[in-house]
Amino acid sequence: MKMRSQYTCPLEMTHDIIKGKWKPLIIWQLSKGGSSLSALKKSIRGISQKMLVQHLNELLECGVIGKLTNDGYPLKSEYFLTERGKRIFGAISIMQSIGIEMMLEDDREDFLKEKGLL
Amino acid sequence: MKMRSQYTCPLEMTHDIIKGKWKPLIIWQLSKGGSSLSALKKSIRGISQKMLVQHLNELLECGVIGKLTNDGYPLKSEYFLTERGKRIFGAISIMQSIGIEMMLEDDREDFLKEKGLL
DNA sequence: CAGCATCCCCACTGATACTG
DNA sequence: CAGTATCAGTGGGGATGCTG
Repeated sequence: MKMRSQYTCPLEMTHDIIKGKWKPLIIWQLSKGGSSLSALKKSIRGISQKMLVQHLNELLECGVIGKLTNDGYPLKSEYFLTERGKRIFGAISIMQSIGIEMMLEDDREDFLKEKGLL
Repeated sequence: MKMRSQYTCPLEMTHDIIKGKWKPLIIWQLSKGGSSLSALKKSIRGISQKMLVQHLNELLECGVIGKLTNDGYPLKSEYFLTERGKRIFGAISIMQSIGIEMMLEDDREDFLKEKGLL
């Protein structure tokens, strides 16, 4: 993942961390509790395993998530949010509520347009 | 700008809107008050005029910012945050504070490493 | 001052197949 | 189950120059 070599503003750092297409969803899922790779894959519709693993590794590098591995059989791994990750989830959570508001507004606009009122 | 054709989660909508490299910074600047193109260009270090105009247009399309134009001379335009934009600024603002915390933590780590304590 | 038109590169994404 | 390897498409980002 390409990060800026230097930051003009702290804001850019947070933005770089969550800018991947699937990162907010991964963080969202992990906020519900630790999860295995396969469980995450099932819960995030449309993500390929490669992209999931790649984004997980990037989040690991940034200290947003942590990982526990059981080397024996059955193979088992668990990803979870770190404290930093939980703080970032605060921002993600707000993005979620803004998204909900926007969808409601857009639906309302569509409804009015349908009725020829807009 | 490439948006998802459909959203599994409202979160993705907000994420798509602010995912551009310069969008958080533009919103950050506009939160201080309406601004002209050239003023924005000056206040955002490293942005090219093309990228600035492009991102502004995308934000206009999403209803995050608005624009006032004066066609006469001297040429003058003013961009500003809409209500939706102000709500999104709420999320941006949190990203900023998280960024500050992360930079402080990282600096602290670097400091400890320098001293051979980590 | 405000903004468009071109050309180019590479990072992000993704499909698919393989390994321990 | 939990990954790695390979190959390919595309669009986001940037440099530069032109227009009203």
